[in-house]
Amino acid sequence: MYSFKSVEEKWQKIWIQNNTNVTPSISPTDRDNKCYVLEMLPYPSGKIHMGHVRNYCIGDVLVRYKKALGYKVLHPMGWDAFGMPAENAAIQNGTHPKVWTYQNIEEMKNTIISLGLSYDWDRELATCSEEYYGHEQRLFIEIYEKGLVYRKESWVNWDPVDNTVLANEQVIDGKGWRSGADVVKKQLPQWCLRITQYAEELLRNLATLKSDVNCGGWPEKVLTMQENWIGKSDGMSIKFKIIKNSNYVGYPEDNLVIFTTRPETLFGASFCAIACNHPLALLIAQENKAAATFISECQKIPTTECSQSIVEKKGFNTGMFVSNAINQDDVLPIFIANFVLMEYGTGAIFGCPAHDERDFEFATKYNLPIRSVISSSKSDSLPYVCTNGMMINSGFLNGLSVADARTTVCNFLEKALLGTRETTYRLRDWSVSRQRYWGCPIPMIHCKKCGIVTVPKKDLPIVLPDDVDFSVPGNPLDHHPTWKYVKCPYCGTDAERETDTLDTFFESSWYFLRYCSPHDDEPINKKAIEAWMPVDVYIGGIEHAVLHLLYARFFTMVLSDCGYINIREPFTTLLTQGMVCHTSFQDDSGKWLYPNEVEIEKDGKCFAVDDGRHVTAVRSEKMSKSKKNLIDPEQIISTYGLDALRIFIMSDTPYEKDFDWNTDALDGAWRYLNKMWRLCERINAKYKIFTEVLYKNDSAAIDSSHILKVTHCYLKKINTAFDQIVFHKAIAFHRELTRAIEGVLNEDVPVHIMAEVINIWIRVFAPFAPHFALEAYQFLFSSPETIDLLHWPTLRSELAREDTATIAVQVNGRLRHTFESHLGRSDDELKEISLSNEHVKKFIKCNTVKKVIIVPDKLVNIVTE
RNA sequence: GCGGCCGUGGUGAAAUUGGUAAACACGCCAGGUUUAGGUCCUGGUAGCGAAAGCUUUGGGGGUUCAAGUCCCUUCGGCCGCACCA
Repeated sequence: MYSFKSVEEKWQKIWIQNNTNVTPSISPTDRDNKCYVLEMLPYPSGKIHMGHVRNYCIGDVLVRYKKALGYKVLHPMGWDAFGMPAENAAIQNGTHPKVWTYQNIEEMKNTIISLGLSYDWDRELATCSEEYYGHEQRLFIEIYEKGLVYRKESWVNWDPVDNTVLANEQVIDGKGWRSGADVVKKQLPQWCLRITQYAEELLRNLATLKSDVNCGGWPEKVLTMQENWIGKSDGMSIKFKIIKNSNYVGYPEDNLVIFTTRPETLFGASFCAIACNHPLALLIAQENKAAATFISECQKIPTTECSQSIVEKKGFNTGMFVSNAINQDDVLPIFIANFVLMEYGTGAIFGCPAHDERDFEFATKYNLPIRSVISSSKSDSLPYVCTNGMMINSGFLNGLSVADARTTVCNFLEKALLGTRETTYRLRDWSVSRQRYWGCPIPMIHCKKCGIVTVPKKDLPIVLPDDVDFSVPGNPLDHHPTWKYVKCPYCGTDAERETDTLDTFFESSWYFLRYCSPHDDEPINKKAIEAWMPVDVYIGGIEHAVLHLLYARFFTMVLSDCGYINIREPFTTLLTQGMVCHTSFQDDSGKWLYPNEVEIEKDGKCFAVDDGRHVTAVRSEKMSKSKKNLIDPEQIISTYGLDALRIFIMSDTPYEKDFDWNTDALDGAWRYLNKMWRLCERINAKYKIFTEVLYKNDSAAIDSSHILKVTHCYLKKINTAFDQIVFHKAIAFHRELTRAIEGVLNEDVPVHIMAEVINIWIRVFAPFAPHFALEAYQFLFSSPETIDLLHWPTLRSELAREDTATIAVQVNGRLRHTFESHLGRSDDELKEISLSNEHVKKFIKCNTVKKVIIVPDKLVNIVTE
């Protein structure tokens, strides 16, 4: 009987004794032989959940495979330890964020260790440690000195529940990503990072991350999401001359500059519109009360509705006019409009109602002309927004295609100095200020005399004070009695520290670099980076497709420009794993029940275990505390063992898909281990212990015994599955191999053949069930010393070739017959065998054979009249 | 609205990338074993049909000797973005 408890404990002890998981040191010549596998670092919420387990199992299987192949592997783990939950816990139960966080880390670390995962704990880091964030402050200053950090008084997304500013990426459907509260607009001075300066490279490099056939790269989906997020569009900035009529207000520019991606539709323009906070709008508002009222009305609209574009389009006619850049005689009214965004383009547009839905809606409402300038054979309904068609009503553009008209008009306007071709991006600069305590203090000082200055590097780290008061709402650093009061390091006068802390995405933007030299005095050690980076395989959830993954790429470029590192992209291959789901249960009063509180009968009806009341199986959804549809990993491990859990979680469902928890299938994994162990016992009973015979892997020993061939055929398939990272297929092949071995156990297979077969059988299973495999290996083989790692078996490709094939015989494309044939049979032979088969003849009937298609070693298709 | 992904047995899924659809597993059915057990072993399991055989990869059409795979169309689901000019 296989006893997983003692076996798992035994091998974990040996791994610790042997320092099995300590990262090997490497030299530059090892680069082709290194592998950096990383799972996204967890937030220390206190408990490991199944999502973590799935994430880490994928990484661990990969690591063990790579190590078995002889790669030098870096596989670290750490904690994304700053952030709001710690602060919320402090507010709710009075536990200090630091205490709360480190307690959680302790607890989670113990669980992860008990999972037997191959992490090098010497490299563990917590982003909330003074050491880590001190280095981070140093990086911040360097980035600042590089001119990539600036301060901006700006409208921000304010989360009224969390009392903090949110980045655009943290606003989902107009609600705070964490609190779910409706986000409101508020003006605050913010620290911003110039990510937009890297928009082009961030976009361009996406092409280099595309996955080749079976060869790493990033999922197409993530690339698309990043591409859309960056949102590049090519267009033109065009000057519209402002007409100085009676409504004119003094504006420093003669022209209103608008941005458009459709310059060819200029002849169809019937108005211009500017954003509420456009400089011209603000000027007008100073003199015009109605305009001021309109603007403040617009700003009252909650971001929720704004961003969902459900707000009715409204405009304020300023009474001012511009002349159309393409035709001075064409005069267009200027509106202030609620649908024009200051943040995009120039904050001003021209409206061409015939060919833009928004402009159409606006023009209809305010009775503005709707002039069609593109004729299409496909549709004559307006607005017509496609770019197929021919230009009409457009002066010198008439008769041109849309594309040609665009080129022509751009050339014309540039020549006339009325416009410049321009590229804009949807991507905004990254606002990193947070009005929170539990984060990395921004190392800046506000001095009345010197202005805003950086903290000298010798004064780093700026340490968070421990004595903070959470009873007052707002930022505890801001109302701390002493912390923020300092002397200016440059002039010595009274000054104040910056009390904003950094967005926690800052920490996760460079931790993978720190892992390469976690104890170095410098934040980043260039030699270590050259050795280990980039991360070869990065594994995590798709929810970070645009947040973390974009920032980390940006940081890599920035730190490369600062001279810290020598690469531009941090993650070569990205694996995004699906969620772990489970049915959620609800009783008739709406209360959620844990799975173990529910009894499911054969007909699918559910009842509560305690009082038998009726329970509804709602649906299978992501495991979550609120829905109580949780399975506790620790409980599963104590009942089934680690290896069974690993096999179960890697079987059946591809890692990128959502995984439905299924206790029956977990039983199946457990049964498989036991079946394997019984097989080991039978093998041992028959063959005793396999000795050196197996190591004599010379050519003389080549034997084409059937089982050996079968085994090498499976090894080949399993190798491919591992290389392509489709683990569930590797397990399926392994099960087939197991069955094949069972089948020959009553035959007289020579001992050296069996030794080779079993050797392969156990070794390829080790990444999935490392404890089991080592135990089985030790049980069946005399090994010279204590082993802690099984090397990958060598494929003998001359054996992995089938020498017969099943030939399919089709008549008119439908399968009628199959026969076994040796490989390499000639077309004529195959044809003759097929045509002479009685069964096949029946289907040819008396029709004449028109032609015969032959796919060598595979198929014959007889085509009749 | 725009963009992307995906529809295969009762279920999770395979299919060497255009060449024998449903490997492997879960579940279910039948049979067997003195089976303490979350057992184990053998066989069956896409549908229809007594069988020969016919039908079958959401629906319809097309290309091809051959389509789950390619093209068009339609329906359904999931995800992302959402007044981005």
